[in-house]
Amino acid sequence: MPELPEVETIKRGLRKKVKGKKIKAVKVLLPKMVRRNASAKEVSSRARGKKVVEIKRRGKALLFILDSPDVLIFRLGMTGQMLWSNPLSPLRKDKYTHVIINFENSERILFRDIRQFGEVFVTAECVLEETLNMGIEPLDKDFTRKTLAQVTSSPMKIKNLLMDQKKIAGIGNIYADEILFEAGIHPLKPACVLKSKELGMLHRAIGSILNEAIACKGDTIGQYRDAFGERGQYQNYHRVYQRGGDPCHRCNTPVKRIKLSGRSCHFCPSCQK
DNA sequence: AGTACGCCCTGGCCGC
DNA sequence: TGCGGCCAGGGCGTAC
Repeated sequence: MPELPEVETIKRGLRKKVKGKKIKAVKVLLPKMVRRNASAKEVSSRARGKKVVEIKRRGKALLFILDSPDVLIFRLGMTGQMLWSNPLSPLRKDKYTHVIINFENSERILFRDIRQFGEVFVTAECVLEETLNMGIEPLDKDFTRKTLAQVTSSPMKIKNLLMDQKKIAGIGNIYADEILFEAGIHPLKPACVLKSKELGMLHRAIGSILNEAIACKGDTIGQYRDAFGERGQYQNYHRVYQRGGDPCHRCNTPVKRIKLSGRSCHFCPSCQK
């Protein structure tokens, strides 16, 4: 499931290939993947003939900045993939390929999404931030201990807060569990009771876990692949995620698995207080 | 404002 | 072999 490290990996791969290239056409094969206020026709017409001046990431969203006032945005949901397709090989689309970006030099990007939880849309760059409505970027320089302290002044359970995209952008279920283990913080703890030392541990863990996962090129427990169809490696380094019942790497206590807001949640009941 | 829950959706897995 | 039932969960909408 593409979270920040996976989308960052895809972004870096696609940037090398299509930055500066001109879009010939955007074909939307499954119109329902276009949500918000734009129609499939609108997405195609606003992207056609535009050059991709930059590819960025905001939280879990992938942004194609066009040489127009617009940005073409993909959210990958649970099973979304953005696959670069070599212009020299035949087009390999299947029933899960919902959008195709064709470039003038015959390169293409295929948006595949088995479970159709992803979406594509276009918006003007000047209203991008208010459209996305996301919180702070956890790998930005201005994500300091102080800004973390500001967003954690809430009675929400700390795990729910970490996954709240309006508070911090890009963290999903896997990395929330891993970050909280690394920080030694219990997932059900109300955010606002965290002490200064715990906030320091949390701040440090957010940076170290996300950067470690980016270095692994993401986490492939299911459908995730990078822009070139390659798997990530972070799944080999899970501390707690999907390790319910297995011994904690630090203290051998069995990792606990509970349900939290309908999601699975893994933690060490001994290391995380 | 927070939380709980249903919805969207499909492949994979389990039990019979 | 096949089929029903359940599970995974990001983000959104709704009810409390």
